[in-house]
Amino acid sequence: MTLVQLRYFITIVDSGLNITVAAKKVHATQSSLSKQIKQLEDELGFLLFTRRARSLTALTPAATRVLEHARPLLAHAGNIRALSQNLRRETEGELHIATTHTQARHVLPSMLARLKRSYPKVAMHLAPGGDGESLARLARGEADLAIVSSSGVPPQADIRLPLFHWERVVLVPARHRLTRLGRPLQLEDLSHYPLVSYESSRERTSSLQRAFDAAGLTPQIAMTARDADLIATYVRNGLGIGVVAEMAVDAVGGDDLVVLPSEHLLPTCTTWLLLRRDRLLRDHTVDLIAQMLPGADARSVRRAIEAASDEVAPVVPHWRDPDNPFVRRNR
Amino acid sequence: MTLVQLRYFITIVDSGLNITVAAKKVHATQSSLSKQIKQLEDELGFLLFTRRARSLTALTPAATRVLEHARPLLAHAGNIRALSQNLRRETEGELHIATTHTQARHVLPSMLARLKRSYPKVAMHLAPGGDGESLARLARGEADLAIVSSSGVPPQADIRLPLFHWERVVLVPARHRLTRLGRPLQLEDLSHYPLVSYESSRERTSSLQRAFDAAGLTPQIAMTARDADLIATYVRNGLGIGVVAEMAVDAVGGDDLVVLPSEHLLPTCTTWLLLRRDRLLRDHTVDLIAQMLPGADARSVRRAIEAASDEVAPVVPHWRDPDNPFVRRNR
DNA sequence: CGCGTTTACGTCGTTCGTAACGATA
DNA sequence: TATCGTTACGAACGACGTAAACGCG
Repeated sequence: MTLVQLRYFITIVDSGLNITVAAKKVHATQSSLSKQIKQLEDELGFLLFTRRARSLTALTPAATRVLEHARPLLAHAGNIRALSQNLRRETEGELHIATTHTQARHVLPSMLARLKRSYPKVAMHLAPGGDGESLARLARGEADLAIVSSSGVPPQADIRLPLFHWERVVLVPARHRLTRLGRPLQLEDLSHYPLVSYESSRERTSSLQRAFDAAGLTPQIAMTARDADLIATYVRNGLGIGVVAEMAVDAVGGDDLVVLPSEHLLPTCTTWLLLRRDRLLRDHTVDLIAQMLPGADARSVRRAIEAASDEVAPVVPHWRDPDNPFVRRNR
Repeated sequence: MTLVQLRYFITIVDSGLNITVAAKKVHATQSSLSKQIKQLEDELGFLLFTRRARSLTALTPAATRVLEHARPLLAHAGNIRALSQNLRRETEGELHIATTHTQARHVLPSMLARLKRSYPKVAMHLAPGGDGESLARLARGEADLAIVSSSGVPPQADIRLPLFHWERVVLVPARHRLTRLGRPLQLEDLSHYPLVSYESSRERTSSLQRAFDAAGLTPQIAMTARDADLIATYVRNGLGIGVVAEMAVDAVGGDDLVVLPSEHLLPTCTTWLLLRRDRLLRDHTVDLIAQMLPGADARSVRRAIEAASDEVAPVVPHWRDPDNPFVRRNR
């Protein structure tokens, strides 16, 4: 049993039991992987895969139990390597972030740009997806960190750091009837119009749905999209009125749309930074996190992660546009 | 970085930074270990040991951090091997038990004999020591399980299974004045005589000391020893009166000693079986534990360990001599 | 016949143990 | 001088990639 054999094993599993694609991932030949797996099977005394003819069809029950130990084992090996790279001030590395389009488009750019200036050789990878998908990526170890939003209960993860609060805003065409209400917007007003919002708002448990439910109303979700640009476009074209994150407001620009505050209608959201307890972070990752948490430096971040506490930034700020930090909209 | 290198590294650390003795432990030559460590250091980019001339003097700070990951890493590797051996019904293996002399001499023999009949090829190793020492052995991974006793708070360990309760008894020479009291023994009676008991009773926090303290008395500990045989011998020779575990009574035998109950004077003790959460147990170890817990089978033991609950045997029995299960003394 | 796994084979790199060396107490 | 870590060297083992063989769909 070697670290290489276990890594091959896990890679094959994560490649859908396809040795060929696994071989490409680890930069080796199929032949090597096939042989190493056979050797591992010989040593363990049982088969890891059920094979039909010449293809792998499934994991054996024993293999799944091996997997439960092999994954944390390799995680520790990765931690030792990360430790080594941190100590030797290695400037190369990778950073995989799982997050939503909203964060990737409106929150992360300036932070990642700063990170890239500090660590030019670090390859950064953004994996867009829904909140649940991002959590799953983190859990599978495909991402080093996940950034997701929620209102109410915080998402489930080893380490949760609240980054900021934010509100949703309503987007209506200029000269829309709702711009001339002469009073604060009410949920009932919204219920009379088709809505264009994020995909997540389709879920029964979304905070938008729940807010309407609580008021005894039913929203008409006319269309959903992943990003505010698309939503704004469809609002312009008269498909309905938009509900987007305030972070996206400056990107939807133009005089033909009007932004109406809605924090009195929909619950405040919190954006969380999520980490795995079992992963040792590279210095560049810690620096990125310190940038995201105002008033935190690398040391306090490491301390907070060790303690697994949320107390890096005891008071969670509201969202501010890092490019226009003195402008405070929609309040 | 290989599993072998990490194992060599850990073995050297656990051998007091002596490569030569570490080499013997892993059945290899000093040369190999020295080379492998150097290679590991090259790959990590920093030294693991500080060297003075030609000897290892200390771990570097970085090495201690590597150690924190290397130990659980190798634990997982060991678990995979244990899994393999369980599945292939491997009958060979080792079993390291850290416990006190009392348990090893009076409680374990019949159980280990039964285990040996079921698994003749398993090599069993008893590491005698005080309760604290046994806990340390378990924590360092030198023992697969520890068996220790305490009254009051249970000992600190990942998994705690209470095995049985037991009382202490007082050992006096036949025709001793205390045998003719005509009333139950009191602590004050004991305080008038020099006591011969276990080494642990010397500690301020021992339950014997605390019982005397609570009564406003001070015991005269005349002599301590590790086992009841020795204690009985010294009692016979008039050095004092003995305080021993009831499990040892049948071994101190002879008409020249009288056993006086003392459960109304000293608190009841509980014997605990302690396990590490991160170690996967071999089948023979589970079988041994199942034997120790009356009414538990291997499956229920595994389930209890998974759940880390003490609920294998909801009601903890009092000690019974497995060779004379129907005799109930001192009650 | 393409796809994917397994097997065969020659080459290369690595690890092993023996043994000599250097340095210390 | 005994002990302990490092270095040198030859032998053996093992892993790698190329390439051919094999079974399905």
